[in-house]
Amino acid sequence: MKWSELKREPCSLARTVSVIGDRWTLLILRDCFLRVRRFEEFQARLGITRHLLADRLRKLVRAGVLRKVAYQARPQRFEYRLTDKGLDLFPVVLAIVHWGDVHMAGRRGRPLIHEHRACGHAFDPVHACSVCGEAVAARDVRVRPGPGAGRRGRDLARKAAEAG
Amino acid sequence: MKWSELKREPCSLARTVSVIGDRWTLLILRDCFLRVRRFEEFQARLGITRHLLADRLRKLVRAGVLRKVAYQARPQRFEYRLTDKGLDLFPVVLAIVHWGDVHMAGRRGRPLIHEHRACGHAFDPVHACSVCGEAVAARDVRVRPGPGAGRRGRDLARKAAEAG
DNA sequence: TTGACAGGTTCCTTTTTAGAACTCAAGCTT
DNA sequence: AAGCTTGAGTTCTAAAAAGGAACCTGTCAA
Repeated sequence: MKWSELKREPCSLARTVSVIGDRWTLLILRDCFLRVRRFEEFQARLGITRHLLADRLRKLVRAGVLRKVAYQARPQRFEYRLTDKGLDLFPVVLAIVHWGDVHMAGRRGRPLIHEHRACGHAFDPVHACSVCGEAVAARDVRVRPGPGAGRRGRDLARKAAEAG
Repeated sequence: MKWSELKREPCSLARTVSVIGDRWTLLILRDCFLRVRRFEEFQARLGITRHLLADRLRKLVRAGVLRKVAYQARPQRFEYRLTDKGLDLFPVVLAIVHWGDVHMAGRRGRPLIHEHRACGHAFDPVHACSVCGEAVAARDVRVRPGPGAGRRGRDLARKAAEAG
């Protein structure tokens, strides 16, 4: 399977992965959420080659995750900012960071602390059910095929249902 | 920066990405959560080359995300199962799937529906603050350096604080 | 003894990535 | 006005990773 085929798979994970499923893209997104916006700044922070950076930024703009905003004319210069679609990736980034905090932190502890402005406390993200509000873990979830399911999705959902 | 350096970065996202930040790995994990467990089954479903599949499974086992469990002796055969550390990746997978459901679904709608066993309803994942329980979005969060921060982390947190 | 099955490994080709140098346009400096 | 600097890239070559197909290894069953 190639990158280009991935976005046509009847699977929301595969389609998302076609946009962000690459190590540089995830690191670029991390920096976007930390308010890094300019080509040179990404390049200096990440140590990514300029070629790949240009490519990844282009792809993220095409995917509607970032937009190019001119911050000066003559010479025209742009910065890259998250769109609303891009901001919606925050839960993904937060979930990834949290797993790293729990399972990959060194003895000195976590590198960054997230503070919830509304309540003023350092927090961990909790993943809850939109209906009942309770926390949800892997074993609390059953899947079934939705309207956009392909054959493979139906097979899997059946299999998963059988397995319990 | 190379894969091998990534896991030593003082950043929980980078460290997590060193384990799961690759498109095949994410697709393999998706299937793990859908109860796919055997080499041949992964290979048939994903269309991944056998070479890469063997490599990725090996890496996931080394990272403690999967474990190899013998399901028969003579000839000895193994299956790959999520460890507790692997099950903890569920929020990551769910967040990725949800973004795809919202932003990448075709006109027919989402391919899979997630049902919360406890309350019996189809749900979307909501990302809440562990302290006050309210939903958390990107703009509700402030970051500051934690005990494991390096120089770069401190710089960024300062910058982010200045920017508001 | 031949074939099938599960789970890999080997070998070779094509694509990506890394790393460094180069371009280009517009200011700024002396 | 000649030369240096800055931001945002592009071009080049070498090295690494991925793709594809065939092969290997135990064990059982016909």
